[in-house]
Amino acid sequence: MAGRRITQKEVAEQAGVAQATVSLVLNGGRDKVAPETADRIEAAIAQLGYQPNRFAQALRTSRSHVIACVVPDLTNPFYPSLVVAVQKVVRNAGYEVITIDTEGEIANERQVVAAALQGRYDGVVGVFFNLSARDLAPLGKNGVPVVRIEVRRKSGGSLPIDDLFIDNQAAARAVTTHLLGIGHRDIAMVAARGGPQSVRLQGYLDAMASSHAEPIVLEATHFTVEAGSEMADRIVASRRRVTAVIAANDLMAIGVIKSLLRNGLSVPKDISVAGFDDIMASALVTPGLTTVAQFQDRLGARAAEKLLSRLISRETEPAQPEEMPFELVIRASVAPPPDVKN
Amino acid sequence: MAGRRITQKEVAEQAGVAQATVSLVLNGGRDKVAPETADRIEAAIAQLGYQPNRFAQALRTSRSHVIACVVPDLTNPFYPSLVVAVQKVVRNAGYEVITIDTEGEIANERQVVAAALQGRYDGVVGVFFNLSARDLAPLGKNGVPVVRIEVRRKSGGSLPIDDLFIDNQAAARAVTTHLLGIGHRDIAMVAARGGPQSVRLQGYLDAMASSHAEPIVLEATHFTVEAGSEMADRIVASRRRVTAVIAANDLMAIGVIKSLLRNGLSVPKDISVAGFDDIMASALVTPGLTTVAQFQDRLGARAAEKLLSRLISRETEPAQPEEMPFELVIRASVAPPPDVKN
DNA sequence: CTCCTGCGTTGATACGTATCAATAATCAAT
DNA sequence: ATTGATTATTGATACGTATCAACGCAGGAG
Repeated sequence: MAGRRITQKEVAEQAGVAQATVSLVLNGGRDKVAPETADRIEAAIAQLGYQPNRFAQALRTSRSHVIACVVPDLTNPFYPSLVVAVQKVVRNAGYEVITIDTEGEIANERQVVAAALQGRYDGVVGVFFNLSARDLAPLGKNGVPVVRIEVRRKSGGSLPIDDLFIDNQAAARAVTTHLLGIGHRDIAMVAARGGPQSVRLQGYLDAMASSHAEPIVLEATHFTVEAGSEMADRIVASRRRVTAVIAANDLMAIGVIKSLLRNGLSVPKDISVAGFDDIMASALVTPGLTTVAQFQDRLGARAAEKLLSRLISRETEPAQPEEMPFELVIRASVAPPPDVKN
Repeated sequence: MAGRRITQKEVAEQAGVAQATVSLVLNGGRDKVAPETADRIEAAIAQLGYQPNRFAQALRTSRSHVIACVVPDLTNPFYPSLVVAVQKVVRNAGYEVITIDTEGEIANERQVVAAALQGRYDGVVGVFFNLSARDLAPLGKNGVPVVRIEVRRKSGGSLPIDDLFIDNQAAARAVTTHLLGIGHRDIAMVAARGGPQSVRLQGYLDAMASSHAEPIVLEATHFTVEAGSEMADRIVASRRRVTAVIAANDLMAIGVIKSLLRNGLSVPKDISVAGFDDIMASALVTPGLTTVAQFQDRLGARAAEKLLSRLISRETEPAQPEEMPFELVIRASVAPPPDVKN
């Protein structure tokens, strides 16, 4: 009962003025209106505790003040920090965030696009595993800005799709080169389909080729700890000589470590292990996991800023891909290979 | 350009009927309308690809089809699984979820209540650290159902506030009793203010008292890994005899382990460590962390179900607190104390 | 043949806002 | 003193939907 909503009409009555004038004042037309009238209206607003009705606004302006934040897997610790960063930036600008976990499924990604085309979201930011620039094009055409977080340099074409990317190929080269540099030659890569994994695989292959080392690639079906363990089991069972394993992300890398330890091997004395993402758990496992930090918080914040500036300026200029830094984080899971050590 | 929205009016024209009739068909009044008319309308809907405008619906019905999911810290791995579970359940019923990270701040929790009172959310589910049933009462009065996830049995009073709780006091007793059972007497608890921590502390105190063991309590300011490490440092520095440490959550427990290892102690040989929550990292650290699983996914799913049934039935009956199970998960971080062992 | 009943359909309206065209008021210029 | 230009305010309208009162029409009872 207590919560009767106050409308502009009531504010107008209280201030002895027309509803249209209240609207004028609220929409920044403060200079279009006589100062004393504005004061009276603002007093009434404060007194009555008026709050605009978002749905009426949305209906009238076709702007929802909601943005969609799309991630493939919220339970992968990489993404929550990204989401939180986006929310923090965007909240101050009066936008709400709907977080959508697509589970990496193309159908769910499509659903986001459809909802955005219905006008449910003013903007979209996030990671699309399956959808290409072409699939997102309708959004750009209909004035819904999109900021994609990508795993390699990509051109959004002539559409208002901003790309923010981390050069994962270079990151993978850096990891591989580091291992090669301390003497490893028999380096295996545990990869997986989709997402950044294939790009990382490419970087690994590049680096191996540069050093004329023979690549060893194992392809998992998921990005999970379990998948990593399974691949490591396979490596051990193959009895092939391997002195280092690079996993396509930290979850898998941790799985690899678990498996190796279970098999009686020492990490890093017998085998070194490295991953990607620098999720929190990576600093906590024993041994600490060598990995590539991607600074999810900065990434999310920057993405949100780019989206906001599009939303405010209504600009529809062609996109400009922007690169974000990565950083090799050396921890205890990597050491020179046994033979060199002795 | 392509994305012109289709309205009921256009569907009506296509079907040679009035807009009101289209609305009738869509709102389940299928039996209020001649079958052939309904068919014609549904054909038109399909052909034109009509999708209702949520904002117009919301304005008209004052139901937003959005629910708020409130958590204190999305980067604490405990919560994403909860959120994901909520989303999955609720999505099928045609609701969207706005996830709100309150950072444990009372101001942010209040903001959620205010937004809900504005009609922005049809329901609220989540974890409130600071707000009491009284603070949430206005929601109940205004027909916004609330499902609280609580850390102990609580009565929502006569309000339509459903409580879902895990008896954390019993959980803490279970952990403490387990440690006592294998011979520990000098058990310290690393607690913190707010949230479930104080309840867990109480359970620990209960169990210690039952065994006439003297409690040792350290209070941290945050729930993080760093806070845990700091407290463990303090224990080591105090040179007080401690054979086991219970931390108020897994993040802190992991911090404790890290610190102990850094200080040259062995876990669990010198000191056992236990935590709460069973986050993913707990299974991954070395040694594996003994903890209390709370089954976040089931918790989230159940909470969402309760909320949905309130939303559908529009029922406003008094609430019924419902208990959810916990389970002690024994891992390698706990062993009998040194003296007993020898 | 008239009157009533019930069914299927529709016109009108309101939700709360933003915006545009129009009015009223003020003042400078002729 | 009349006109024109400028400013401040307002009435009217539309956004897309749900809902309610009203309407037309068929068929059965009288």
